[in-house]
Amino acid sequence: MEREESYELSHFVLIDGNSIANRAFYALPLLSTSAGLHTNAVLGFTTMLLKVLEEMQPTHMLVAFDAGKVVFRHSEFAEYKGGRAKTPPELSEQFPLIRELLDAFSIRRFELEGYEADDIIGTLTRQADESGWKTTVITGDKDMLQLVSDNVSVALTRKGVSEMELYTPKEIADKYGLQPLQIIDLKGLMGDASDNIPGVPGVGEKTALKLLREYGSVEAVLENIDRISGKKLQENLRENVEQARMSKALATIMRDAPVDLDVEQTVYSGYDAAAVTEFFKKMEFKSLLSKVKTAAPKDGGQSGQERAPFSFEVVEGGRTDSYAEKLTSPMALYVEMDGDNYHHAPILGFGLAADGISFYVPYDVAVEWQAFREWLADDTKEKWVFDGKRDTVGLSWHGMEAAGIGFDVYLASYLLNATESNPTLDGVAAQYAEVGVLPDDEVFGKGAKRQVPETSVLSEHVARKAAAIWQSVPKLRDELAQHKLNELLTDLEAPLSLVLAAMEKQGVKINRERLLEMGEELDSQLETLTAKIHELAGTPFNINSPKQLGEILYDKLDLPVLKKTKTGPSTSADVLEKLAPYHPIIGEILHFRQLGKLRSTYIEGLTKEIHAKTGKIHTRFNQATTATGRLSSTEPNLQNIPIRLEEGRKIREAFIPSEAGWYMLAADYSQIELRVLAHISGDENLIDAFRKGMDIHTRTAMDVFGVSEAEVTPLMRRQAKAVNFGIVYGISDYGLSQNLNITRKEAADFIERYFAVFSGVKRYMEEIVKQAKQDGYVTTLLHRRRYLPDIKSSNFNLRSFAERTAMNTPIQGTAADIIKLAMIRMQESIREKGLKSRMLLQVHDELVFEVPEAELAVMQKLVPDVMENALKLDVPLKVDVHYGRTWYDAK
DNA sequence: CCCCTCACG
DNA sequence: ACGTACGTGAGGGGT
Repeated sequence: MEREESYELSHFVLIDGNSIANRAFYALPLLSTSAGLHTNAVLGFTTMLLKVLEEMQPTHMLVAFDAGKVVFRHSEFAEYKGGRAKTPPELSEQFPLIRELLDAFSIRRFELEGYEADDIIGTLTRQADESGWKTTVITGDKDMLQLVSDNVSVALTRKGVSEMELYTPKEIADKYGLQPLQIIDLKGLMGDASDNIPGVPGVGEKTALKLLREYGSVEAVLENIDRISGKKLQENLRENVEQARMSKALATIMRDAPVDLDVEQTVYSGYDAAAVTEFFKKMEFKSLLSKVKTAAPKDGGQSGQERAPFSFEVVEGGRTDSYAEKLTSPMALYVEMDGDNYHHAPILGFGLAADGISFYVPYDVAVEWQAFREWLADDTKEKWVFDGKRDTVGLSWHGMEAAGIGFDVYLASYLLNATESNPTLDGVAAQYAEVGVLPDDEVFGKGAKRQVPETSVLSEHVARKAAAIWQSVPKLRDELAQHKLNELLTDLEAPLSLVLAAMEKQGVKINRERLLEMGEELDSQLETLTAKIHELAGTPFNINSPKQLGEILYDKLDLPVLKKTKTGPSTSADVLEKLAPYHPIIGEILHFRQLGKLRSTYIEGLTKEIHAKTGKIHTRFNQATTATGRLSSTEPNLQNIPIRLEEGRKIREAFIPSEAGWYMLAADYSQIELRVLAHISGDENLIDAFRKGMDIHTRTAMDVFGVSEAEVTPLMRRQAKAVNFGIVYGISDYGLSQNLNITRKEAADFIERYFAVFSGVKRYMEEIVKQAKQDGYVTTLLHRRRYLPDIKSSNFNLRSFAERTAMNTPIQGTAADIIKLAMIRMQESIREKGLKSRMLLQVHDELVFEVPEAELAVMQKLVPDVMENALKLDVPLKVDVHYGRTWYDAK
């Protein structure tokens, strides 16, 4: 049934706001902004909207919402919608945001006190239908299919909101064999659980459709009950005549609500790109920002992919002189490298930017350009950068020096939102700059497909990065000041990045032969173990495969399944330890695992990372990864070298000083987290214990078990230690019971007794959670901030997790602040005193140095002195120092 | 690319 | 009733 083309200029799109918001909310994971605002329903709504605008080209638009508590149907049927779960707060709080979204898009929204969105849409589609307008209704609610006519189509969202299925009378006939209005009869008979429409018991979709095809309507079915086949069905219908009529009434969408709105008031003529961009930035919809320019702009005309115009220059070899005066201060600098690992990556070129100018200097040009290299090394020329440590270390491998880093956008961005680990420049640009930057993956390609793009693409990309840095700095400075984070950046993270740069470049010397020897020893032991395990199993299999191992243990050997993972029975060490008494194979497997780990991760892994030029390992300390403020270490990770078991600890024998006759010196904080807890909780008992210099676990055991120091047994001390760990992690009886292998009841008992004695700790735990709920974030002593969007979640698991995080983060984060301060002071101290000793590694509560013999005495005193006085707390900090010929011997 | 497991604090 | 201890990174297996 083709309609006249010439009059098809109008297209009215009506959106069922509540239905789409609900769909989007349940289809998408619970996303939130760095400030803790939930946005998943908004994002889903936005995706749907962009799709509708692009595909349907509407000329008129309106979004209808439910309004008011008393819906007119309530008076007719009290239980109506009684079965519907209450709207969760995470969704309710998004409705105002969706209204903002629609305002940003200049789309008319409408609600009417006491009416549902259905009724508004029902009424408006009638009006539109009567005036012969082409109309499309967007909803997730199948009931709406009753509105379909020759003029009106209904698009039902599927799979959340990403796809839509369009229904015209033809599709309804094809799918159900019904006229659109008969959808009401269908609901009247089969009911709808989600709307608490009862329908007729025993009648589902199949039966309802069969009846309607034969009789046409609920009324006709009820008039002909006697002729209907099936005794039980007849009986059900007869007993529920009234309920069937009522159900049909409930399913009927009102078409004459007092909607005081003319369809002409819903004209849609495009959106204001600036308003939408601003809204997306607020919502942190970074991936959608690029689509704003693509969508039909309000000022008409251009569409397509082109980004906002960006102009830049490429500095060529022969013409460097004319650029010399453009090397100003301050200036944004970006060093582009080919690859993530800046200890190995070639440098491709430099991006430079300041007000109104932006240019690209290819590496070859930069090397020959004396004025540029001087500017780079001049610490009076201020540079604004993105990851100054990367630049510093990367350049130093190429014999170039960078100095005068005045602002690091990477670190600033991390401090503003530590939850989003490893800020990217494209992300920062989308949030803080006018100029757009493509993600590196899109420019270079990913994985095996990675390659350096052609020069024109590369140069623009790098120039854009520099421009984005330049434009972001003022806004980042403002935001840092608002959050009281300026000092943390300028006095801690920024200077630390240079300390870390020096440590990474210095590297730690490895005794390759020692690693090789250990590897050969492990090879032979593993061979023996493999043979033994295969014999005990009666068949060869891959011991490294949890799947195959599970089959051997639980199917073939029929051992009891104590714990399951998502994919099958667990074979983790804690489970295997419990199974050890059942079969001799278990002990061998545990041993195999232990040695296998040493071989693959440590012997082979570390050997691969020995730098060809230096014979050292140069890790990278990531300064912007963790949510708590700790560092992390990659390629290789030098913060998880074995120590707990003697066989693994031997790996540390391969970590040696880089100069003959020197020593390795290690200094670690004793109980730093519990001392921090004592300070921030103000617990008198805990403070007292530390001031008296007591063994904290023994003291805890004395207090919790009510015994004297002499009466504390090793078991009591072990349990007290676990309780202390639990306290720091944000204790739960379940977690403690797992750790100590005791019942939950016993664990709960321990916790209760602990809190009775350490009531200040208990008060702190309660207060910090309360404060986190109020502010949406927690902070460390130095104002480092972590947002906890889930702290108010209605989901028990998410909320509990956030609560434990609220308890743990100020403790772990403050301890991280302290050792970072100590590192900066330590580096200063070494320089001031003209010492040759070098700081090499940080392992969360430990610093590792290489020290000439002549400086051993000085360093043994200096290091703990600096570390213990890095920050003044209400309890003393204590540091233990050890030294030896290898890291292993520094114990 | 995800899952499991395990090394560290 | 819910089912986790906090924070990381790496290797091997399997899809």
